[in-house]
Amino acid sequence: MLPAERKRRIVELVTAADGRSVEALADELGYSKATIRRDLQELESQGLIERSHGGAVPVTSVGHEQAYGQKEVQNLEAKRAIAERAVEELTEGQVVFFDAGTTTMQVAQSAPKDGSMLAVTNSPRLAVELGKEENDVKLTGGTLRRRTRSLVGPTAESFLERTNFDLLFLGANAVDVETGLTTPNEEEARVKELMVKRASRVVLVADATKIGERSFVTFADLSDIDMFITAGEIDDETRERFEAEDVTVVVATPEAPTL
Amino acid sequence: MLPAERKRRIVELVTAADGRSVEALADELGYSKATIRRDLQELESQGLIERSHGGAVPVTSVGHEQAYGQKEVQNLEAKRAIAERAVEELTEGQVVFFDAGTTTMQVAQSAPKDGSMLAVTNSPRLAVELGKEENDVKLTGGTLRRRTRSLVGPTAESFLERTNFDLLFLGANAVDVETGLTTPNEEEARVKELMVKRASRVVLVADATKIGERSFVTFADLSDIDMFITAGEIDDETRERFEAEDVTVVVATPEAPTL
DNA sequence: ACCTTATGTTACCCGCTGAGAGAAAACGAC
DNA sequence: GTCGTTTTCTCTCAGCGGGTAACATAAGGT
Repeated sequence: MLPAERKRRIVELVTAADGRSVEALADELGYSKATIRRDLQELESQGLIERSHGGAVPVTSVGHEQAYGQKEVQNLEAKRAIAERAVEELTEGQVVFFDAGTTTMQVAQSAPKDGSMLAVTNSPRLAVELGKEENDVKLTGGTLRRRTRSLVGPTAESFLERTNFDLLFLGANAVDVETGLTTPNEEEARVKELMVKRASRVVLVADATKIGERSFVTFADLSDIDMFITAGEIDDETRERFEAEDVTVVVATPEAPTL
Repeated sequence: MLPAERKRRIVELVTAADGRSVEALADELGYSKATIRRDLQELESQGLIERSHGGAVPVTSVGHEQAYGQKEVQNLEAKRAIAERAVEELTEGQVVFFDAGTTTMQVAQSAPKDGSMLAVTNSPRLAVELGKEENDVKLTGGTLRRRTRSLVGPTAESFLERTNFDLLFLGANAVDVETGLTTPNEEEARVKELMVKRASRVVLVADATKIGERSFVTFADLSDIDMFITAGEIDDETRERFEAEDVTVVVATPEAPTL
């Protein structure tokens, strides 16, 4: 691969996924970490990306200094591992709903784009990602929430009241065995509640940092979930409580699967 | 093979594949690497390609990452000029609909993001652009058409049947005094028709290359338009016919205003 | 016959890449 | 907060492949 082409792809990968680790880039592009770092250095000086320990993130349009630390980049690794596992749940011809969120974005990136499914989402970003090649994509419509870049409100809700899905990839800010799945925003909770109701099978994707967290509004109980794909350290109590509700718990490992 | 022909094919090969190695070019064209390098040197000095260690890549329109992956925006200068003029039509507190399209994308990029308007669009890409800072953004929802990246179908239509806008920035593939505004796709035409109907004021943005073109389905007549902002050479007949229908015709000039 | 232009060959130079040692940063525990 | 550990970053060096330039050769034009 040509250096210029490699740099272009780095920018693509980093901006599309809200950041990527040096290791992941080295892995995916087949170059050493040293080379990736040199590229990142150059790309940063060109203002195309922003570096942080462990990787790089897209340029933040305004002040919105994110100051990604190592932890955030590690979470990216975890999300990628989750995504790799999650796409195994896809089967030909399904109608699949992708919830808005950074973890589901990773799932969308890993998903095949060969037209084998009908993808539906409430996130414009995921819509653009999912629609890259052959897939059919539908968007719920509605009001764009800035924080999460998801569509909410009456338009989104009325869409979800008249549609049905085979599979749902659901994200969550907070997963707790007592309060269930919670999120800070009421409108968003309402939309998530509807998508859970409308899906035959619900796959929750959330890294372990979300476990034990509680937020404002509950939108689903543990029993609403069919499968929980996570990464990192999951405590035994949580796992048992999920399994008591017949939820399949899968812990994805960030190890590179193919070498 | 003639040298000129070889150079032309090199440019083709390089641009088609997002880059190509010297070795591959030498191989495919049946010349030594030395000759290919000499060609690349010349082609680079002409600005037709960009060299990179081991080969060459297509020219990149100034750092802006967006240029990658998708086809570069044609007539970018004209569209920028149109956009600069178009945003002058915005006033505080309006509900503004942005039609999907490359020209309207430029308008969206030039538009203030200070929360002074409610932006509505049928393009996920424009939604992301418009929602960058403070503005409220709503999306119609619907099925994503791959070619134009716009949302169409029943969901989009039903949204447009119950909403109203103060201002519409409308794009068009083809503008002709006889056939009116036309587009190749029926579903898209239907959506455009509805947005025109729902807007109090319609501003058509289209560079002069669209004038005189005709496409399959008509979605608006000249009389539906309130203002036509264009750039380039507009013939007198077209201008007169528009003005006879009380359309304000504005020709934006691509001169850089600040240097 | 001579010159010009185009192409290939060769030898040397330079830039890219990857590996490793030391410095720096981030994280977790206290 | 501070400390120690771990990970990542920076820097340097060496190897390799591509780039450059000079030269040789061949073809076409004058």
